[in-house]
Amino acid sequence: MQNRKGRADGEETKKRIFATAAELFAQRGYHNTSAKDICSAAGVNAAAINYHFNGKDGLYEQVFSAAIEHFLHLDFLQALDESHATAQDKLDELIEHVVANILEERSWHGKVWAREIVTPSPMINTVLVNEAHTRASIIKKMVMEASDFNAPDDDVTPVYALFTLLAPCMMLMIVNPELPTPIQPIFSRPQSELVAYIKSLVRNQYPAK
Amino acid sequence: MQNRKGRADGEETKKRIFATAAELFAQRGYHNTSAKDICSAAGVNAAAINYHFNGKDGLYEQVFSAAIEHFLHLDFLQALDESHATAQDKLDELIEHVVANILEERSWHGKVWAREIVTPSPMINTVLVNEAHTRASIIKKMVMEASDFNAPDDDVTPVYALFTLLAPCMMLMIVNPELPTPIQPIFSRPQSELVAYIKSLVRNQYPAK
DNA sequence: CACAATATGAAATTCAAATTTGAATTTCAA
DNA sequence: TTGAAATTCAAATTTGAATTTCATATTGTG
Repeated sequence: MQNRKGRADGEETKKRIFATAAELFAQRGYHNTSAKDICSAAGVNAAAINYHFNGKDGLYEQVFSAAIEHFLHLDFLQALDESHATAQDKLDELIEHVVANILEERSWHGKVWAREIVTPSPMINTVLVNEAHTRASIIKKMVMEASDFNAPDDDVTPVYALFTLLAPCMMLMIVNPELPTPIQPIFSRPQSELVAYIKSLVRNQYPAK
Repeated sequence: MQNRKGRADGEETKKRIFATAAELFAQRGYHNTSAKDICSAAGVNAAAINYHFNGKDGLYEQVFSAAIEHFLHLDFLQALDESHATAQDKLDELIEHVVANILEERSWHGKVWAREIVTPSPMINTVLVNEAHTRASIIKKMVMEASDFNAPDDDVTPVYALFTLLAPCMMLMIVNPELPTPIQPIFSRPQSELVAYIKSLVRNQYPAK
C-alpha cells in the first residue's frame, strides 16, 4: 500500500499548490493570504490543500521550512567560511550572493523569512535558536575578520557589524518595490550598484584591513 | 441637539479604546489583533468599538492617522530644516530624535508606520504620496548637505543616503526585542551608543564635509 | 476486466470574529 | 422631575474563512 504509485498528477498538483502558496505568503504574509486565494491562483480545488498538506498551517510550515533550507544555504556559508580566499573576498562574495538572492525574480525564500521575523508564528523561537544562530555566527566571524577591528572583551562589536549587513537586506526584502516609497528608485538600479553600496556600507564601518 | 454635552465618560471610554488599540496594533499588527482583544484589554464592551469608531477598520484608520501625525512630526522636521545650525548638527539632532522616538517605551507610532509599509492596507498609497514624500525630501536634503558629495545629474545618491538612515531605524522598529534574534544584544545597549552607531553609518557613507 | 488506492470537486459544516440590535442606564437641561 | 440624547451591555446575527464530507473520476495492478 505504501509504495503504490498513485495517480500521476497528484504530485504535480501538490507542487503547484506549494509554489503558489510560497509566492503568496512571501508577497502578502500568512494572514493576508486565504486558503481559497491559494487554491484559485493555483487552479485547484479548495479541498486540495487539506488533502495534500493537512490544512493551511501545514502548508505554511512546509513553505517556511523550505525557506529556511534555501535562504542563506548553510552548505554555501560553510564552504565559503572554509575557503582559502582572503577575508575581504569572502565577505564580498557573501554580499553578492545575498543581494542576488534577494533581487531574484520570484525569490520568495528571503521574504518568507523576513515576514516571520516581523510577525512571528509559534515556530519562530526554535528556528531562531537552531538555524539563525549558526548562520549569524559564521557571518559575524567573516565580517570581523575582514576589518582591522580586533573585538575585545566588549563583544557587541560583531553584532553591530552584522546589523549593518542585515538592515539594508531586510529592508530590500520587506518593502514592496511597487509602492511609491521614498526609496523606490533603488529598486530599478542595477544589481551591481546595490552590491557595491552594501559592500561600502559594511567596509566603512570599521577601518579596513 | 448638536451641542448637547452628552454623558461624561463617553470620551474617556473612546480614549481608552484608542490607546489600547494603538498598542496592540503596533505590537501584533492589524490581522493578529481581534476587536474582542482590544475591548477586553481596554475593559469595555464589544459594541463600544462599533459605537465610537464605526468598526475595527474605522478604529485602525484613526490610529494610523495619528501615527502619521506624530511620528516624524512635520513641524519638528521643518523647524529643524530652517534652523541656523550647521548641516552636520541638524543631521545629528534628527538622528537623536528618531532613535529616541523608536526606543521610547510604549511608542507605538513608528511601529504602526513600519507595519503599514510591510503589510499595506488600502490607504497606503495616498499616505505615501502625501505624507512620506514631504518628510523624505527634507531628510534627503539634510543628509546631502552634511556630506561633501554634491549630487550631480545622477540624483539617486540622496536616495541611498536616505536608505542608509532608514534601514537600521526600520529594523529597530520592526524586530521584536524579546525574540532571540542574532541582533538581540543591541536592544540592551545604551541609547547613546545606538545613536552614535547610526550617526557613524550615515557619516561614513560619503566623505564628510 | 475489475478492484484498490489515489486524487478531485462541489457542497455542507464548523468555527471564530465582526457587527448589529435593542433594552437598560446615565446624563443633562428644561 | 421628566424626557431626550448619549452610552453601555449582553445576546443574537451575520459574515467569511477553513475544514470536512462524500460522491465521482482516474490509474496501476492482480
